[in-house]
Amino acid sequence: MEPDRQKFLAYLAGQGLKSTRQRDIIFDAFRSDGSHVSTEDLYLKIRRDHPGIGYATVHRTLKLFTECGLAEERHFGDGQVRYEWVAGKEHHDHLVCVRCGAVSEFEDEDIEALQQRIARRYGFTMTSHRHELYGVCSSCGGED
Amino acid sequence: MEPDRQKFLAYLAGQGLKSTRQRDIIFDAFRSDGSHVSTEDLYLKIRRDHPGIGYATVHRTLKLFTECGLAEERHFGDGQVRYEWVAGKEHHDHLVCVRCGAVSEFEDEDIEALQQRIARRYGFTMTSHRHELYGVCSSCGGED
DNA sequence: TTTAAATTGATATCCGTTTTCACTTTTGGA
DNA sequence: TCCAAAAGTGAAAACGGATATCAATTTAAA
Ligand SMILES: [Mn+2]
Ligand SMILES: [Mn+2]
Ligand SMILES: [Zn+2]
Ligand SMILES: [Zn+2]
Repeated sequence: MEPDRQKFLAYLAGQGLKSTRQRDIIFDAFRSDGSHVSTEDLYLKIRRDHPGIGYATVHRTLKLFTECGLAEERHFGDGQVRYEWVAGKEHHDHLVCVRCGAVSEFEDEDIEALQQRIARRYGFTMTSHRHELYGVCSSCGGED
Repeated sequence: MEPDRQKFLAYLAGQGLKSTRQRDIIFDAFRSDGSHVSTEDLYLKIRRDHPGIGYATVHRTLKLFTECGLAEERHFGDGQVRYEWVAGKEHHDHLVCVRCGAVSEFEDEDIEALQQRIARRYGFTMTSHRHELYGVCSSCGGED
């Protein structure tokens, strides 16, 4: 079995939670399209093939993915939480197009190191960070 | 007259808006304590001396300050918008203590330059960015 | 199979933000 | 100074995404 699914099932078992048909469906749907989707996004996508699955269940299941480390929440300032499948991905930060909403990813170890140095200078034990660049992407015409 | 107030009055005039007693009061209160306050924070503070001023007016006036560039919105992930008086301050980013909520400020021109380089590499016209370090501040005991 | 515990999905509730609207205030011209 | 048009105010309602509720259903261990 794939290690991601394994991890999810292990988390459920460890918490005394149950494996269900809905959770399997949501797992598959999210894993195959887990790039910065909102609960609404994923709910609407799933509903096409599985009309019975409720919004609340999608919401709760995304929280479960987050709790067990398979997913992370993203907040890009448009007032809704987005979720990203992070299993097997390196840490990265984001560029967000303010015109079309496209999200790109970047990683820069120099910045990461500088951040750590700043935290240390402030006697700060850094547990996480958020770094987002907002602007106009190339296909939205950064030239005009 | 102070240039900040001047700027505000000029903005109002330019937009066909009016100068009011309430806006003056909110201007003074916010300018003298405009460090990452929520609308609620400022409303409660103002209400002590001016019980007649409504939450909606505080909200609308903070938006005006933001529109004219005297203030900026901050989103530190606790679900409420905070406002900061930025007139006369240099650009900076933030360290946020996840335990006590304290906010410190930092600026690092190396990071700023690296950011610009990344944006350029992606053909991205960067208009703003958000960079926050989350963790435990020194007085909350990063040692335990 | 039995049964206790967890899950589900429709719906209600929460809570910060924003809008509404009847009344008041500002402001520029008469 | 007075007037009228336009904007502002504050209490309350509406909004919207996230979360909680609860009766019915499903899971899984015995
Ligand atoms: Mn990402
Ligand atoms: Mn600041
Ligand atoms: Zn774009
Ligand atoms: Zn602290």
